[in-house]
Amino acid sequence: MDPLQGRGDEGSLLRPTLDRLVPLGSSFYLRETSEVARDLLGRYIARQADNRSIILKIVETEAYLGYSDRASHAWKGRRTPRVESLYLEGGHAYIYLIYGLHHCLNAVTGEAGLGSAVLLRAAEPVDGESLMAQNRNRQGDLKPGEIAGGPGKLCQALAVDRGLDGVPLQDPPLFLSYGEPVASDEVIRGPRVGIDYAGDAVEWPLRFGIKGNAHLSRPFPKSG
DNA sequence: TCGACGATCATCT
DNA sequence: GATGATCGTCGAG
Repeated sequence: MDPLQGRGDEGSLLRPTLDRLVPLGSSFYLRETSEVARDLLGRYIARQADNRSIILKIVETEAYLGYSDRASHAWKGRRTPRVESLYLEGGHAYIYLIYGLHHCLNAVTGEAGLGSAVLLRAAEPVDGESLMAQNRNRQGDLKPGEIAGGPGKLCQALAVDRGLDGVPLQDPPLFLSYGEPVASDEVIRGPRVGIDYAGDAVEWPLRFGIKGNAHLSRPFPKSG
């Protein structure tokens, strides 16, 4: 099976269910980080907990390149207990707490020790909406983006926290799978969000999104 | 030991 | 558009 193309039958999955999803293999993650970030668009995030399942489609990502990237937690090889899992081999989860309030979910990329990863910023609910709403402490009619339109919201909807830091993303209870391929003319790029401190890296176009998707965390700048 | 800050979000005006 | 919430983490001392 071509890791980039999947089995070719994804389009026939009208209503994807957890047991029918095929996890992305480790070779998917062992590539250049911005490539992985772009290719994660349209893939599914699957979560299993308490015999219930949640599925979302990834619509927005950001690449963090590691050593050379001032916005990365691995800038200059910085190594502390918090970021240990960021240095695992590609295909593992790196989860951290931000602003003392919110969790952020990353997929580690590249070989072990590099410290590069892709932040999952926004996703579109596919299955398990009521459980996600419950996890988010919301009820009633929810607007697009209110469930998982942002990295903190996404983690809350998935019930993901530091307890899952470092787990492999290829098996339940949390994995990424083949999904709905996104054509290149449907991809928009732009500078990353919330890294004003990062010097030159501020402008690097390492944020990727599905053009026009209603579940993006916030608009992309024009020219993108 | 302490001070500053952050890959955010909800709730205001 | 602006602001407060809230606390783990890290570097400085």
